[in-house]
Amino acid sequence: MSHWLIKSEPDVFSIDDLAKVKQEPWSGVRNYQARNFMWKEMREGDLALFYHSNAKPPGIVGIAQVASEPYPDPTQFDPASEYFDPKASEDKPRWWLVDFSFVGKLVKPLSLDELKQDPILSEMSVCQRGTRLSITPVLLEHFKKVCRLAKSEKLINKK
DNA sequence: GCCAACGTTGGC
DNA sequence: GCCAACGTTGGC
Repeated sequence: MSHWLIKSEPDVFSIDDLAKVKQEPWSGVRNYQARNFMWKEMREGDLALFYHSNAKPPGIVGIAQVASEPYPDPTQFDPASEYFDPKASEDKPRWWLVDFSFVGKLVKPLSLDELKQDPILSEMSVCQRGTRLSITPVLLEHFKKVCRLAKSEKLINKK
């Protein structure tokens, strides 16, 4: 099992939105590295830290779970979509995604500032300067520590 | 294949 | 709103 961190702007799609809809196709990712993580490396059941970017403050606010196998992002075929890609075809999709389901909100969200001040968690790629990647792998060690600091006991025991 | 120009991300 | 970092595009 792998662990991940996924970024989302709360103005666009927040952890509360995910809680409401229960499950969401992670459409609109247009970065090859992020796509490859979803396409090649994610497996149903993997857990992800849900991170709010462009938020006040930015930080980790919840947990989500990979809830589907990878499949082509339908928005790439839709001329009306802002994510339409004229170079993609149904025969040769360029963009792939997975669904994420809601697992829980953190009792105590962890701001980016707090992450950076932690000697262990500051190793996470989201803390490195200039890291814009919207999907990154997370070490089990880091995932567990986030759960512990965020008082998500259930998540720790679950594993 | 190089690289300048341009666009995007996202913290601050 | 600013701007550093970094990805993509396209002329050559």
